[in-house]
Amino acid sequence: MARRKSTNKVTLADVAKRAGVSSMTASRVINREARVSAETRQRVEQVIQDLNYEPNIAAQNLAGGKIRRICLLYDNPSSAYLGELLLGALEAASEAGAHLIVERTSPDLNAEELEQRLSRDWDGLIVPPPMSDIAGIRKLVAKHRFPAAFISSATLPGRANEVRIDDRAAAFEMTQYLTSKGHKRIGFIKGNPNQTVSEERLIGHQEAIRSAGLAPDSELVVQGDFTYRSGEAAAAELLRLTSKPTAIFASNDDMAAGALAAAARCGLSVPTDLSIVGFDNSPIASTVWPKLTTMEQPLAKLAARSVAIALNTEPGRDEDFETLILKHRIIERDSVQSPAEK
Amino acid sequence: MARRKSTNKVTLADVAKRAGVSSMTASRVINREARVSAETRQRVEQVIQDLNYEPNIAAQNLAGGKIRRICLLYDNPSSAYLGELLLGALEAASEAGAHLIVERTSPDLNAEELEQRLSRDWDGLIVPPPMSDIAGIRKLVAKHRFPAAFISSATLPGRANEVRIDDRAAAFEMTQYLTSKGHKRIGFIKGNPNQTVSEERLIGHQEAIRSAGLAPDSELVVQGDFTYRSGEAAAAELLRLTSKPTAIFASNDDMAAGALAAAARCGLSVPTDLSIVGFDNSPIASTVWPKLTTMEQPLAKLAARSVAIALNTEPGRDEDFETLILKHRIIERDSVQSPAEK
DNA sequence: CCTTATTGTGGTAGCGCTAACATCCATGCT
DNA sequence: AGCATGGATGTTAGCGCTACCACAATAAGG
Repeated sequence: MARRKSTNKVTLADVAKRAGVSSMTASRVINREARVSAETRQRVEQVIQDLNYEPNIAAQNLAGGKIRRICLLYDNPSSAYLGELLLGALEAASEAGAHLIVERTSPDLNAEELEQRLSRDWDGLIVPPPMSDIAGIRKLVAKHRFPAAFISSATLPGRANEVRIDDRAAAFEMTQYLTSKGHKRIGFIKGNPNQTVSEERLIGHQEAIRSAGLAPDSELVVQGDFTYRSGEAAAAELLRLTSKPTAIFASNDDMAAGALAAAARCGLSVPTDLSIVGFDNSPIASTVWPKLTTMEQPLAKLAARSVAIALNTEPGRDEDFETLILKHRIIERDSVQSPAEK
Repeated sequence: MARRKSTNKVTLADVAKRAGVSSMTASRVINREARVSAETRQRVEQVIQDLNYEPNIAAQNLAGGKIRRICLLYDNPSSAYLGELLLGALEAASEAGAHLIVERTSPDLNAEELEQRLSRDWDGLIVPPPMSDIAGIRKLVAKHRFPAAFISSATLPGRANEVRIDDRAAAFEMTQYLTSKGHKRIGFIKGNPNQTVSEERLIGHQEAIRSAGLAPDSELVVQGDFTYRSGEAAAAELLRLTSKPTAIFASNDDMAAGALAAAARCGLSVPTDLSIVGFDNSPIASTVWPKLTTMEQPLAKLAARSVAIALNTEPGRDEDFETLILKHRIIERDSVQSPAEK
């Protein structure tokens, strides 16, 4: 019996003894180090399973001499994004025994301040939108060769670690979904041109229009800037057309909600008179009525993978950047219907 | 020079040596234990300051043999609430050296499962709305005398730790704000009756009406249920009145956004023809156009305080419950204007 | 004045894990 | 056979802190 208040938990030593190896070997198995024979490894893993062993993170950190702190930047504490992002990042960090810290930055960030804290306070950095689109941050990270991951960023891949969905394919599928419902005149509201995703989504949409054998019509593509208000204005413009669209595809949910308002103002009811779809599956999509059919981005998973990538990136090396594309999916709700017969 | 990769950080031993005491005494100072003379304590604290010493949490946990895990329940990963809540909880937990874990539960929770995990997996529990209103959870917590804090919960204080704002006073102020702008007919959209805050907000509103010398009019109070759609319907009803209100006070932002939609449908423009205010300062309030004037709840702070309370509650004791009331504040945006002259 | 609390302080032994080095044992080579 | 070579494993020594006990010094009690 131990003298000290022994946490009756299973320890590495227990595992080692039961497997008939030294605790070092067991440790090597845990940490997936190379120099362990397949046979031994399997035996140890079996025991770990049997005993339901869980490593003590505090001890790992202490022995390893490092607690890794990864930082998640955010701009707006009440942004719709934040919750899911945090959820995913938190879980991934906790699983890896790292600490997640969150730091507020304005999109027009203070580069100097950020730079100072880069290696001093953090061991990794997660940059979600809209900051991920800011050249300043990317330059900073590149300059210091700092372990970082950018979520849904706009710039070309290959210069940094990126985690995102395939916006073009997603937009393609969304438009295809609309055409499959019988829509032939589909209005499209573009996103803010300062983000590449805007262009990507437009391209995907147009490809789908063509692939459905429909005639592209520039009249049906209107510029927005991702805000509710711009969506409302753009939709109003679309609905003034002599040959009105039967469906509107907004490049994000805020604009789709705006489009909803515009439809209401025109006395059109959704989805009977007009179908509307959004993009992102942000909270507003399921708040408004009718609830919006939209494209889901797996935000929590994006964040989780970003954490893992930042944690696994060797500082100082700027090759081997990863671009990870996660799966998207259409969330069908109540804002789409086949168009009425003319 | 140490053999091992010594983290060149200041350790407790350094502090102790510099202060001329044993590391045990230094440890006692850190942990605010009683048996230290005032003189020694002060000296050690001075050195801690000088050396900028920070305890190594991993080592504390290891030696202490306990990592405190506090759990934050949530129901919807993309809820507007979540981000801020998480932000506050995360910071407080990290500061206290505790681990924050998040767990999804449906409002119609599985009590059995929760019960099982109560003391096994967690050392503290934070229950935000809407779960904080569920009798089942409160009973469970009371039964096990489990360290927990309920955020903005509805039931009477004194039976559990509560952290909230003063909804009645907040509603009072909001209505007062409206009357101070010259509004005399103010429509009120009630919240879901299954939450006590709904009633509190109504009472605050009515008190303000009376205190402004206005005649209460039951016609102007309409039932909603906190959803966008209910807000839209309620506002439509209000706007059908022969003597229309010049302002509408919705008990939350989702309903206020719905009211905005109803106004649009009636051809009324906000705030010129009608003022609308919400409550909560949720993301939707600053998304819609015009942006909603609303009542801010300091969610992050509520969460942070909840964590601190859960961490400081001795398990097994059910006296000394705290009810902590945090400050609210009106966020003025673009949805309010003085009424037009009749 | 000597016993019995009480208070302040120090010494020691780990908490559970891993870095660094030491060993052992098959290989393959001259 | 004799000896490098290198892969698989074990041994040792802490990481920074606190639980536990020991002990001295003072205060209280008879």
